[in-house]
Amino acid sequence: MTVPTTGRRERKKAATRQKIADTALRLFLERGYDAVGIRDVAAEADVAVTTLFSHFASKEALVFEQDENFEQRLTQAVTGRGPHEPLIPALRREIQAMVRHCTGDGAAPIYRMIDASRALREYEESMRLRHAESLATALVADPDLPQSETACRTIARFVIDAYALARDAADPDAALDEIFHMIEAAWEVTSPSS
Amino acid sequence: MTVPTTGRRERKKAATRQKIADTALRLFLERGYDAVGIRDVAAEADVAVTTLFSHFASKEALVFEQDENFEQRLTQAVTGRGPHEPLIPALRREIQAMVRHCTGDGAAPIYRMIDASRALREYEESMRLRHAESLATALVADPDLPQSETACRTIARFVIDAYALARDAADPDAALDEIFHMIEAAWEVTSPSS
DNA sequence: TTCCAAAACCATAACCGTTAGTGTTACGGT
DNA sequence: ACCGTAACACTAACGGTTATGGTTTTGGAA
Repeated sequence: MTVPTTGRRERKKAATRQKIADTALRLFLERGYDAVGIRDVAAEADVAVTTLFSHFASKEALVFEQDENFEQRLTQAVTGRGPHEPLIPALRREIQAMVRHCTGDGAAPIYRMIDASRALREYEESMRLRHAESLATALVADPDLPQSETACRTIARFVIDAYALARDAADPDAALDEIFHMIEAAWEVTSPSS
Repeated sequence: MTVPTTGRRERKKAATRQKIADTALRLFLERGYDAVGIRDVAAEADVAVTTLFSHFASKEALVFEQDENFEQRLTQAVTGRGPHEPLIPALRREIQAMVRHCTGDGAAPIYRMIDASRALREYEESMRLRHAESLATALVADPDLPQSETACRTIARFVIDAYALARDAADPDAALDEIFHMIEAAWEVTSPSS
């Protein structure tokens, strides 16, 4: 019965969440991630610490609030592609869009902050690992791909590597070209499993 | 000039370190990693908490005490290979040895414990990232490899992926065969950079 | 041999992210 | 109008980690 977005309560909840995220990002950019404590964020957003943690699982999650849909976009690039559309170019397109989003001017200060904090870098990497795993699951489940499970899992990790490598490269577009050329070659030598 | 392993002081320090590591591993295996606190380990090893942290950077580091030389072994597999020995098989041999070490009977309880703890799994992954970076540095610096920097960095990550994937696979040896076949293909399509 | 600087170690207390326990308020459905 | 519960609050704690400041041990020089 698809609850029809009931109303005030959910709006208030979303507002609280947004207020926390906005406050956190502002403070982090002003004073630096490590120099701002959870208690600072909670006080400034005028909520209790426990409330903050009921909206966000960890301090790091405050920073990656929006990027949580990367996971969906990747799996959709697999499941939602045309009937006979080849896999690798579809993944390549999606990764390229993600890289461009991160290296764009709007997100630049945020990613500078991430690079400056060890905790944030490690969190991002473990996020990527989750993405790789869900991508792997999608690949293994795809009936159009006769490759072995190992081959699918491998390609999933390679694709996530491409994102990480391109983001750090001097010329992200050129790096992505080169890396996906390698991925394509790796994919082509795989053989059907059964 | 190159202090010749001075003597008692260093021996005592090493003994303290070993005692801490042994005690920690014993307690972790007995009661479970998450059920043992740093203060427990310190008390049982009869040292102060601050002393423990002067030997180990974190609680997780207590578990991976010995495996810190993985990094050296990988870079040595690159720098120490024969004059015209091809790169990928050399790396493959080293990764295979590492995987066999981890999946061997002796290390089994430890790796079961690691898999059971989120904190340990994440720590191991960030360790691997470090390994990938130092391997990448070694590859970029090797004059026998005319490939581009991007290609070298990419292969470094792929090789570390191979380790992670094979370790989790049902049949590690077969998985390693398959993954390195893919890596070989990726490597062969790279072209000299300049 | 005696003495010194540094290294190793210790005890205490605190900091910070995170969680448990226990209410209180405000909303939505009946 | 009323009840169940979702959202929030407050306090206190837990556990990893670090700062502070002091004590012992050690290697080497005077």
